This record gives sequence, structure tokens and C-alpha cells, in this order.
Amino acid sequence: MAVTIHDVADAAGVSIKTVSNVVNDYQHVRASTRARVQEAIDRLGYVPNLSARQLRSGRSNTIALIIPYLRNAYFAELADTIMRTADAHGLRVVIEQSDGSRTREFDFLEGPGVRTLDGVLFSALGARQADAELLASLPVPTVLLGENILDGPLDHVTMKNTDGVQAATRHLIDRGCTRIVALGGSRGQRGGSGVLRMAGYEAALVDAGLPFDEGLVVHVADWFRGTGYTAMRELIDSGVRFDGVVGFADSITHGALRALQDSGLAVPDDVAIIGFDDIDENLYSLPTLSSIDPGRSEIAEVALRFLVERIGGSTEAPRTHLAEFAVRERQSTARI
Amino acid sequence: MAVTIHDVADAAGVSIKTVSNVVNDYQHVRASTRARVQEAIDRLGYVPNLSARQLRSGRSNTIALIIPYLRNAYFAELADTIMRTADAHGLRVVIEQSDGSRTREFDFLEGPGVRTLDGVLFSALGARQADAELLASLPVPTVLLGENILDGPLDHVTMKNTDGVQAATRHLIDRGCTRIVALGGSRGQRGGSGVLRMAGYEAALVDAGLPFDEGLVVHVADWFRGTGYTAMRELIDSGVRFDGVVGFADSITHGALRALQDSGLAVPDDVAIIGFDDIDENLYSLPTLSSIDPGRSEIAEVALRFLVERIGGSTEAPRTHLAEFAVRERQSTARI
DNA sequence: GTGAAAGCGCTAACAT
DNA sequence: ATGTTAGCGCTTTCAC
Repeated sequence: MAVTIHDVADAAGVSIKTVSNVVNDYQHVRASTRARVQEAIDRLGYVPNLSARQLRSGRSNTIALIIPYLRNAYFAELADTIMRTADAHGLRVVIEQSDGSRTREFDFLEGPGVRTLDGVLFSALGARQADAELLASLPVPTVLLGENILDGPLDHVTMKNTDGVQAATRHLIDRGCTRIVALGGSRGQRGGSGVLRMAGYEAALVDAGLPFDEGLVVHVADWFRGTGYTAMRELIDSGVRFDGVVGFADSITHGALRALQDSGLAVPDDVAIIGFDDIDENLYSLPTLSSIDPGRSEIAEVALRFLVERIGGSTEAPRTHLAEFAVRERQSTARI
Repeated sequence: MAVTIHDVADAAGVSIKTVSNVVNDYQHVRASTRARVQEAIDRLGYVPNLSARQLRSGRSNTIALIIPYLRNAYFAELADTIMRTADAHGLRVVIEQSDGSRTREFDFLEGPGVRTLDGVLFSALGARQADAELLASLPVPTVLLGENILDGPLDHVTMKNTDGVQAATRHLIDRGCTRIVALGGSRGQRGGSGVLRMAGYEAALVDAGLPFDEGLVVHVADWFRGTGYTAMRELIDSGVRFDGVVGFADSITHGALRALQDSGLAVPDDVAIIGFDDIDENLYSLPTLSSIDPGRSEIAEVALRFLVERIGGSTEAPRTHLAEFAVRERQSTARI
């Protein structure tokens, strides 16, 4: 059997309360007592039982991060950033993959596992605006990342989807592009990132006095590389002409880039292309991929700050924070 | 306060034991009783408290996966595969990032958090052969993934590093390459994957009667894209001539690919290049990257099977399993 | 500054 | 087939 607080107490000749005080860095413990207890802890190799601590205190110092897919580089990089930021708050992070399924999202959010957590960061993909009410009655503090549910009952930290894509589109226009493909527009729900990003595309066209051509809008069902590849191949094969592409996620944009090249189109000479997310891969692809940096570390920092405040009992009205974005210019949109 | 088993028992007019029996799908419960209890559970919205269950039973149905870096696509894809496999065993997975640091690895393995877990899958990077003894006395069942500690006290599931790189090198030789760079050889410890892969490279040269040239061996400190890029640039700038590259990890190989192209070398015409890991990115790079598929799903399946057996109390002698590999031929090594 | 006692919610051992 | 009881290891409350 493992060493318990009682064993330490016996060995040090004190009560378990005193051992607990030492373990938890309680201030008012006589130095000599503390030393004696610490010696016993070290000698016996005592390690506190977190299950017991959690059952009693109701706190686990652990939060969950719900994301759709770990294989998607954007989410893997987000998870990494969040884990490191959480570390600084003394919080551990467990990652849940939802596969973008609303059912899986809520199975987790309402299941027994979530109650062992101090809070949740929820990057929703399946959940909709209509689920706002369900989100209002979750058992633990939750902060939303990403889109889909706007003006909901929860703190919400995300990126400037519309402004970012508008800047990306303007970047292509400034470069001389006039027929720009919007890759990743989704027929999806109001408030989904596909829709928000589409708005940025349209706004940039309006600003520049360029016509909006429905034939340049490519819808996709998901954001895997292969989906971007297939969609771009089909567009090219359909005979549509264009000189720029703004991809709504780097993953599909890399697929599209490859499709352009397979079709004999030179990038950026024939077609300039820019993505969104600024994943590590962009720095080493051929050509390197211009992208919108959505401010991942700002998102991680603010989301954790909000969550820690809620865990601490804050009952402020729900807040929304949009991280600053930046255009990262690389070879795929270089001037010829 | 949350609804407890007592509340349900009162509501259903039974004892807490009966509620527990229903919740845990114990067979010998009268159908009518079960229905009554279930109704109370649903009506009250009872959800079991996992902390209490774990404290009492000593089981959490959760395992940890320790990996160096989530940002590295190989590990992100491995984590995904393992999470899905674990799901089928009814196990949850928490991911720990070690940054490849021995200290971080052992801080976790010997810390309080690990005792709340039923087992650990440990992809060691910092730990060494010399740590074998420490690994023998871990508090929970642990299965090793990857290299570094061979013939240790634990079950060990990994890939055919030597055979895989030997096949990759032979693939280049078959294609006509005679001066092949080994990218990723490490001066590291005996048993590290860099060393094992290096052995495969040398074996293939011997088989083919090709000379071993130390000048074609490039050492790297880590496996990030940028490291591969820099190392390849330096090699090229040094004036060494070569017509093939076998990269010991896809990440550094993608960096090297980009460096070749930046230096005006055509792939595969001037230089053929093959990697190791078979990450998703290989399918969409320009050119697509040939690679060794190390058998990730087999690794995940066997590792979980071993771990589940150990959790079940198996005291068999430590086993080693090497997954089958496969050469995935793509454009980067296509015959001209 | 330290101790005694209670009890978090559950499962397991033993009754019946 | 169901009930009773004990106790997992800890933190918390209240004494002193």
C-alpha cells in the first residue's frame, strides 16, 4: 500500500493536520515542526493522493481543452500553446477530440468526466447558436474558443475572422489580383468561421470596387488538406479563370497550392495564394505560404485568464475578446 | 450541491448499493427495480462522481501518453491514433509533453499526477539506458514507446528503425543513387533512434558494396523542420556532392527538401530524397515525399494491448514488439 | 501553532 | 436480489 498522510504523521510525531499544513505550504507552521515533517515525507517517499484531495476539496487544478482534431496542425499548435500557458497558471490540460461532432462535444460537456475538472476551454465545431441555452447550464466554468456561438452565455475568445480575411484579400488586391477565389466559404450556420471569413472577402472586394463573382467562391465540407486539393482541382477543371486565392485555413490552402502546381499554374506568378492560421508548415513549403497569423498566444493567454477568473468565482457578464491578427507575407504572394 | 447516489436511493426507495449496481450494470438486479432506479437517475440528473469512485476503487480508466512535442506532426498523429485505440478499450488518454527533457519525464513519472492513472505509455526522449532501474520501480504499469531504453524492465513497443532506414537507403540505391546523405544521424546514446537508423543506412551501403563516407553523414540536435533546413544548407555550401538523401524523420526531411530547392537542386532529378514517419504532410508537399511508414496503428494497438494486460495484473516477463514498416514511394524518389 | 473529528461520494465485503 | 457498514486519503471546521 502507498504511504499516506497518516504514516507521515506517525513518523514525525504530529497529527495529520500538521502534515497537511506542510504539504500545502500553510504559513503558520513552526520551522522546526516543518523540518521534522518534511524529513519524514522525504524518508518515506510520501506522495499525496490527488483523488482524495480532489474528492475533499472539489478542485483538481486540471482543465479540458476540447478541439475537433489533433491531427490538424492548427489545433495541435493551439493545444501546445494552451498547455504551456496553463502551466504558468499551475493548471494541467487534458485534450478531448470531438471530431467536430455536436454529439461528442455534448457527451463530454455533460458527462461525468467534466465534473472532475476545474474548467473547460471549448473550441466548438458541432455546437450551434441554438445550443446557447445548453451552454448556459454546464457544470463547470467554460470559455468558448472559435466561432459558432456568438453572443452566448459564456466568455468567448477568438480571432478577427472577418478583418483577417479582409486584410488577406486586400493583400492580394494590392498585389494586382482582380479575380480572387474564396476557398473555404461554407454554407454553414450563421456565425461559423466560414461565414465570418466570407464576409471579410466580400468587404475587401467592395472596398476595392471589384465585382463579386459567385463562381469564384468554393465551398468545402471540412478543413483537411485533401479537401482543398480536390476542390481546387475541380475549380481549375471547370475552366474558371483567376489570379488569386484566399484560403480560409492553411490546411486546405496547402492542398490547393499543390493542386495549382499539378495543373501547371505557377505560384505566385500565375496565381498568388494566401492562407489563414499561420501554421509552422508555411515556413518550409514550396513556395512558403503567406498567411494570416490569428494571434494564437494572445488567444491562449486571454482565454486562460478568463477561465481562471471564472474558476475563482467571477460572475461578471460574459465577455468577448478578439485577438489581434497580422498578415505574414511570404513567397506565395510575392510581387513578381 | 450535486446529486449523489444517496439522493437517487432515497428517490427510488432503495439502498445506495442498488443504485450502484444499476449504475455499474451489475447483472443481478430485478428489471422493475432497475427501471425505478433508472427513472430516478434520469429525473434527478444524477452523474457519478469520478473522484469518489476513483478514490474508492483505485481505478480511473485513464492513461497518460508522454511525448516530447505535440507540435511535431509525428507525435500529434501518434497521439491521435492512440486516443482512438484507447477509446475502444474504454480508456481515456491524457497527453503530457516532456520537451524531450529527462527531468520533465521523471517529474511526471514520479509525481502525484501519475498515481491517479491506470497506466502510462512513455515515448522516452530524455531518459537513457542508465535509467532502466528507475523505470523498474514506477508506481503504475508503463509501456515504453520509441527507443533509448532497450532490454529494460518494461514492455516495449516500437518500430523497425534499422530495417526501415536500410530499406529506404536501398530504395535510393535501386534508383541509381551512389552518394547518399544520411540526415539525422545522432552522436547520441546507444539505442537512440538516430543510432539505430544510422545502422540501417550503413547496412544498406555494405549490401550494395558502396563506400561509407563520413562526409555524407549529417548530425542534428533535434527533429524540427528548421534544423533539417539549416543542416542541409550547410552541407550544400560545404561543396559536398551527393545524389540522394535519407532523412531520419519527415520533419527534418521537409526542411532539407526546401533547402535543396533553394539551392537550385532539382528533386528527384538531381537529388532523390526519402524520409521516415509517413506524416500526412508528405502527401501534399512539392514534390510529395517518399517515406517509411513505421506502422503507427500497429504500435498503438500492441502498446495498448500490453498496457491493458499489465493493468489487469499480468506479471509476464517484459516483452518487445517491433511493428512492421513499409516503404511509401512518392515523387521525391521517382525514377527520372 | 497544532490536534480531533467529520465527512467528501463512492465501491466492496459481508449480511440477509 | 438487495441492504448495511466500513473506509479509500484527504481537507476542513472547530477546538484549544
